[in-house]
Amino acid sequence: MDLEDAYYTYTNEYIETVWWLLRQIWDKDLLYQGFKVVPYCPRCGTAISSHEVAQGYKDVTEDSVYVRFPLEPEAAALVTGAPGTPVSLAVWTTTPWTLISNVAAAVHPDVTYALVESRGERFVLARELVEKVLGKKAAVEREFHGAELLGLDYEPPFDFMTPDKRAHFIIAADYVTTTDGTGIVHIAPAFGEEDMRVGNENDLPIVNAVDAEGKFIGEVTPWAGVFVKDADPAITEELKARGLLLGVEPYAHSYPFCWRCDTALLYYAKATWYVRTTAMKDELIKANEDVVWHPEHIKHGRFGEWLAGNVDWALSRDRYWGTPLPIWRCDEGHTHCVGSIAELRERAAGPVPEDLELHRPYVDDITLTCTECGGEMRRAPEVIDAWFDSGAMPFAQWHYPFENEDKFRERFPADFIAEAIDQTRGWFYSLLAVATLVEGRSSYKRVLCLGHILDGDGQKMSKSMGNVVHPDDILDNQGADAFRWFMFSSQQPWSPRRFSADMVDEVVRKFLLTLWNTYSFFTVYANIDRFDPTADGVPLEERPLLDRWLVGELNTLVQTVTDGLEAYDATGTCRAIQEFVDELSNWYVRRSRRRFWKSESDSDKLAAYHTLHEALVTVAKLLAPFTPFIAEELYQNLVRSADPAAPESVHLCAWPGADEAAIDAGVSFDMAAARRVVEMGRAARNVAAVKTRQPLAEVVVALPDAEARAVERLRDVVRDELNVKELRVVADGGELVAYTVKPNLRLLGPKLGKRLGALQAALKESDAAALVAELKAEGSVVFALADGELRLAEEELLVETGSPDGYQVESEAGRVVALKTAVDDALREEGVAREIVHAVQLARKNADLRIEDTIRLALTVPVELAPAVDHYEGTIKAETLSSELVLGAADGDHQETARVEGRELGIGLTVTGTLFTVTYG
RNA sequence: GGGCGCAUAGCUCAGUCGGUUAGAGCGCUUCUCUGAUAAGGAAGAGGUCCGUGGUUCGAAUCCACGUGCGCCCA
Repeated sequence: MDLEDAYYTYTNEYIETVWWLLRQIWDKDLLYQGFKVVPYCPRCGTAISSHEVAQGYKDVTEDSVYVRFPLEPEAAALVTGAPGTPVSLAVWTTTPWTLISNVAAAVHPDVTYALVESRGERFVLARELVEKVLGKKAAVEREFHGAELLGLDYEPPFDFMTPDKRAHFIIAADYVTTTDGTGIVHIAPAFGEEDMRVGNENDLPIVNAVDAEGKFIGEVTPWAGVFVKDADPAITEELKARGLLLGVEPYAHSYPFCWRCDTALLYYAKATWYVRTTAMKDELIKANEDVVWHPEHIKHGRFGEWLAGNVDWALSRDRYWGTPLPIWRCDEGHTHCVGSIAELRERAAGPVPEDLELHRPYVDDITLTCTECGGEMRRAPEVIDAWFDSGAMPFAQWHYPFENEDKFRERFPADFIAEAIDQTRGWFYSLLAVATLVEGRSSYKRVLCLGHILDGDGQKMSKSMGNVVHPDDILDNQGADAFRWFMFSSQQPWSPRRFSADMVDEVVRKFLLTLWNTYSFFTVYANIDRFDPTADGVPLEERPLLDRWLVGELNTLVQTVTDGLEAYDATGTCRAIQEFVDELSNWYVRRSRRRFWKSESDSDKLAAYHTLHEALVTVAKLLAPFTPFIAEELYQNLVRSADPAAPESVHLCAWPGADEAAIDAGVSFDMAAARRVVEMGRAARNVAAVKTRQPLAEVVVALPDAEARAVERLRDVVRDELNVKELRVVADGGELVAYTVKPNLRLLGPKLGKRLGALQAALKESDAAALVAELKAEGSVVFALADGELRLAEEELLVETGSPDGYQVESEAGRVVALKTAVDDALREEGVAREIVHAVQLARKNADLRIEDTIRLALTVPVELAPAVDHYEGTIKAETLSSELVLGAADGDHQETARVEGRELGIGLTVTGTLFTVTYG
């Protein structure tokens, strides 16, 4: 964000561009004044914003009325086919007071209506509501489509008001339903948004018998000055007295009340300036087609449907603050839209101050001279909807077209915008609409539509509920990187997410600390060895397999991350990075520890340094967009400290490219196979309850051919991880294993259909070992089912292996790993030696020794453990950096005891020197 | 009231084209590894895949209806 050079919507420059945009729209004849029905609180005397209205809905029960609208004689004759028969429309309304302002009755053109006889009277209403409204005795005489009724005239229920246009006839409205009422809807455009819309569509007059305080005006003689809602009972009585009332029925519905004073809101027509976006509907829809949405469903779902149901943009606001509407008008009603400051000065009737301020009240002082009648033009008092300002941003931030045409052209339309889901009808629309009106296309190419952040219980965060998390607390306690990583990695940005500090803590532990520890492991040893990343390394093809594996995984990661970001898949990308860092730490570094640790500086060690360095640097670059601070820290220390010529910041580096040549699918496959065997072996150890420090004689594996070859190649890795002396690969784990045979449903489902059940029963009955043997010998087996023989090929059956014999076996999908669990004396001694080493290492750690400190080790060894110490003295000394090992009294600067094989071992340590001549830190 | 979206373990979430015993992390229990790590590994307990109905040999997955939550609109 360019906060140094931010734009402000209140500057003259910004406003001038907005005026220019409105002038473009004006010149296309898309700016007009009409009426808008707004929610209005009669007590407060003010319009209520939609946001405020939404807070005030309540479920109420009010009396609704069924009313007769008698058809004019010619209309009645058309309906009945017999002149002279009176017919009434049956009309239903929940607001009797609006009947005085009635101008039309609406039907749905596709609904079936009926002419009905009931108690000697004739009515027209929706066919399916006849019984509900008039009872079972009502007799249907004729049926019509709604469309056939259009244009029929009726007598208005009240005649206090005289319309200035044709009124009181039947029109079509697609929002008419047959769930309530009669299927014929009374239309009073002054008091309903839908009514206003269909009123405009049918060129109906706007009749308004109500003043700004919600009271009837003088023309309505019986109720003049009465608050409309209070007049409802009297109006109902009057209808009854005149024989127009068909019935009264309580009706429960949701109705808005003033959030401030709890008065029932009225919907009320106000003069309003509009942008005729409906005239541009096709262009808006087309512009949206060119936009890429994330998530995709919004494009044709919520947003697309909103565009398809487009209504004119109510542009003006009766407020004081805001961008003034640049429309001036004279007493004759001539209007002009000013498109620039220069034009304003040119047409002004009097002097315009040099430092003109375009806001009210100053702008209102300026009058123009009407070019048509020479009269004085004054500015229309309204300001514009702030959403128009928001949509004008791509133009107005550059003061286009008055300045910066090049910058505007270079940056329009934007590659990408992001806002939350609630902006579909706000900013997403205003940006699309303004640009489409003026430029004929959207001002953005792609949208990332964010979901909301909910509290830990999935409730919307709200200040009044007190369930908000303050971002500053998270930034202070967990950090910006942790916060960002959580946001990107937990779920896609567009899904609503639950949020709590605990969830961010987990990110810190699981990911950031793992990365940080890997990095600090590197720096500790790199400092000891004075590793120079800029010096020549070992060529990749000469590095050990583990290094080539890691570099391959790294380059795969680069590809995955690049593709993922291109596809706006933040979560998948984060997970890939997280997985890599986990493997880097818990497999590569763990397996490589000794390579860094060993004292000699050979090419193996150098290769390890270069490999780990390259991985960390690349990860830093990949992380730069996600966790900018830790990425920068890594980069500065790993790259810049050694190479001042490198780019100044990780954020100024080129995005890494994947080196496909470094990706060796074979190596990846081999490592995956080896790790799978290690995993199974560890599981076997756990089941057999033999700890890993206890060496075992052998592990026997039976694997698919390719994996078997892989494990042979990585034999040492597997032996080391599992702490076994030998690894034996056998072609067939058969004799070590019990079988289960299952049908391959993917193949047999389509083939057998309902016979599958019979086959499954037969399999349950059969001897699995015999089936396997038969399969091996014949390549197929035959089952005798109730409806005939069934021959199945090998691939149509799945063979699973079960329990072992003498060995501890783990098996899964065609793989068997058998661990020989017997421990002889030699193995036991070696195990004891490792236990002792472990105990001494713990003592070193407890004594706060540095990794490279050498010691004099004194041990008090119980007799049962003595042979192990005797045989493995060299190993113990080497592993614990003991320059000297003395038996007897466990004396020294640090003393402690440990339990090995249930016996007490006394340990005494004294630092004698350091392994390295170089000191650091 | 309408539209759009979501609903899987106590919690946060994966789950490909409809397929075999529905997975991961956190938390819990037990064990284990370790001189980089606040870490790692194994096992266990924990599931009405929101509900009902339908399609299918087979549904967490497809369809319909309903419920709850979020957003937008009324």
